[in-house]
Amino acid sequence: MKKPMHERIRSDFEARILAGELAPGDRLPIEQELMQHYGCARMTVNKALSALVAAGLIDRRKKAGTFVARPRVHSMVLDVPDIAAQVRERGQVYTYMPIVRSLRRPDAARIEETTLAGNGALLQVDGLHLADAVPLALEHRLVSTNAVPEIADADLRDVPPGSWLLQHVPWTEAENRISAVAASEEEARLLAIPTGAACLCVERRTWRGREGITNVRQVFRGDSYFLLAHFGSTTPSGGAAVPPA
Amino acid sequence: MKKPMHERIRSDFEARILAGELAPGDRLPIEQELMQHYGCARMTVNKALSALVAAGLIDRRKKAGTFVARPRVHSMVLDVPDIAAQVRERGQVYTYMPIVRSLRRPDAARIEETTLAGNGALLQVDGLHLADAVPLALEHRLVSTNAVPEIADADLRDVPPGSWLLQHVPWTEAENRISAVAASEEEARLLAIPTGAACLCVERRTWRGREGITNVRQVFRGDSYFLLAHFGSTTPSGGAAVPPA
DNA sequence: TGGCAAATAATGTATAGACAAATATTCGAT
DNA sequence: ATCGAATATTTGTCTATACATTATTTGCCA
Repeated sequence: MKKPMHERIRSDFEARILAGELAPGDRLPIEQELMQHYGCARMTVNKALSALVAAGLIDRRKKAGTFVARPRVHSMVLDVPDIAAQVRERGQVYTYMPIVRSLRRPDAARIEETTLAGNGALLQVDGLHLADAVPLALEHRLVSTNAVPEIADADLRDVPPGSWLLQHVPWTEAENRISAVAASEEEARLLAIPTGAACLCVERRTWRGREGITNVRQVFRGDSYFLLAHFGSTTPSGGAAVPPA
Repeated sequence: MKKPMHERIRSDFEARILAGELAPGDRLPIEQELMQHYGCARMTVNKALSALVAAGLIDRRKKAGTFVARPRVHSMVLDVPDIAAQVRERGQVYTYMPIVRSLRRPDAARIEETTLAGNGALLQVDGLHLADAVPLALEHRLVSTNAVPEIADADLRDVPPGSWLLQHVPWTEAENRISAVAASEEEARLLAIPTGAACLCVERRTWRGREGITNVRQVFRGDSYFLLAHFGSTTPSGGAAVPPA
C-alpha cells in the first residue's frame, strides 16, 4: 500500500471518474489546491495529472483549468489469435495443410501487392488450419522478401507461416481489419461449408517501421470461431475458438 | 520546431525504435549520458523515457538499464465505435430508427437477462442504425434499470441508446464477442439484405465495477462494415464504416 | 455598447539536488 | 568452485523554485 504519491493522486481521480462521481465536464481542483490537499509539491501533482491526460481521462486548458474528458472511443484490447496455440489450448489436435507456395513478382494491378513488395519479390503462402482434422480457417499470406529474405529458404510445410514469422521477424506495427464475408465457392469447398456461408475474415498487415512485412487474410468458419476483446482489470482468457459443431 | 525538450527526446527514440534502428532488446543510453547528449536535466530525460514506458515502447529496470520492449504479440487495440459519430465523420447522414422500447422483468429462462437485471427491471431497446437512409446495423439492447435508473425517463427516440449511455454512464469493464453470422429472416428484412447474408455481429457486455450495465448485440451488414484493430504508435482513425454499395 | 489591450490565473516546461529502491556485479568466506 | 553478503549502478520519486505559455477576464477608450 505504499504507492508513490503521484500514483496515489492519479488512481484517486481515475477511480472517481470511472465511478461517475466526477462526470464528464466537471472541473477538478487546481494544482495549488491539490498540492495542499495531498501535502506534496506541484511537480508531483502535475505528474499525476499528466498521466491522466495521456490516458485520455481528463483535458487541461491553461488558465481555464482541468476537466473530466468526455469519453469518445472505447479502446479495448483485442486478443489476436495464434491459431495453432489456441487450438492446442482447447485440447484439440492442430494441423496445418499447405496449399500454395510460390515466389513471384507482385501483380502490378494490385496496389497492395506492389506496396508491400517494394522493389523485391513476394512469397505467397496459402494454407488451411484444421482442428481435430476439421477445417477451421483458410489463410492467404503474402510476405515481402525485401523485409524477410530468409523466408525463401524456410521449411513451411509443417509450421504455419504465421508462427514462423513470429519467431523470426519482430514487428513494430500491425493493423487488423475484421469483417464478415460470404464464403466463395473455392473457400467453401476447402472449409467444407456451403457456398455463401457467413465467415469471419481477419485481414492483417504488419510493418517494421515503414517497411511492410506481411499481409494475411484469414477466413474462419463463422460457426466455429469468434474473437474476444475486453477492457478492464479482470483479464479473462484470450481469443477463443469454438469447436466445430 | 520549437517542441519542448522532453518531447524531442521522446519522439527521437520513438522514431528510432519504429524504424528498426533500435531493435527489441537493445539497450538505450543511461539517463546521465542522455542528459549530457541533450544538454538538459535528468528530470527532463526521465519524463521523456517515462512516456515511452507508458506507451509500451521500452522497459526499464533499475541498475540494468533501459531496453527496447518486445512487441506484445497477442493484444492489439480495438477501437469500439460510437456508430453515430462514425457515420457522421464519414460525411453521411446518420439516422436512428427505434423499433422496440419496453420496460419489463427479465425472462427467468434467460440466464444473461437475470444476471444483468439483478433484482430490478430491464429496459429493452431495439433499433436500426442508418447511414444516408440505408440500413447499416440492427441493435438489440438490454439496460439494467438498477444500474441506470435515469434511463427510464430518457428520450431515446432520436438519440441511439449507445450514445446516450456513453454520455451518461461511465463503465469500468467491458467485453466484446465478435463473430460472423448469417442474417435471420427478420434481420435480413430490416437490413434490406437477403436472408442468410453474412453479417458482422458484435455482442458487448458492460459493467461498472461488479454491476452489469448493459448487454447489446449489434448486427452489421457484412458488405458495409468492418472493425479496425491496431498495434503501434501511429494512431489512425478508429473503426470504420464503408458506404453500402 | 463594442472592441482592443492589458492584467491575471492557470497550466507547461525545466532545473539542480537529494534520497529511496532495486538489482547486477564484485568480493569474500567457506 | 559456490554461496552469500557488501557494493556500485541505475532508475524512481520528490522538492522547491523559476520562468514560459496561453486563455480568460478585466478594464480602458472610442
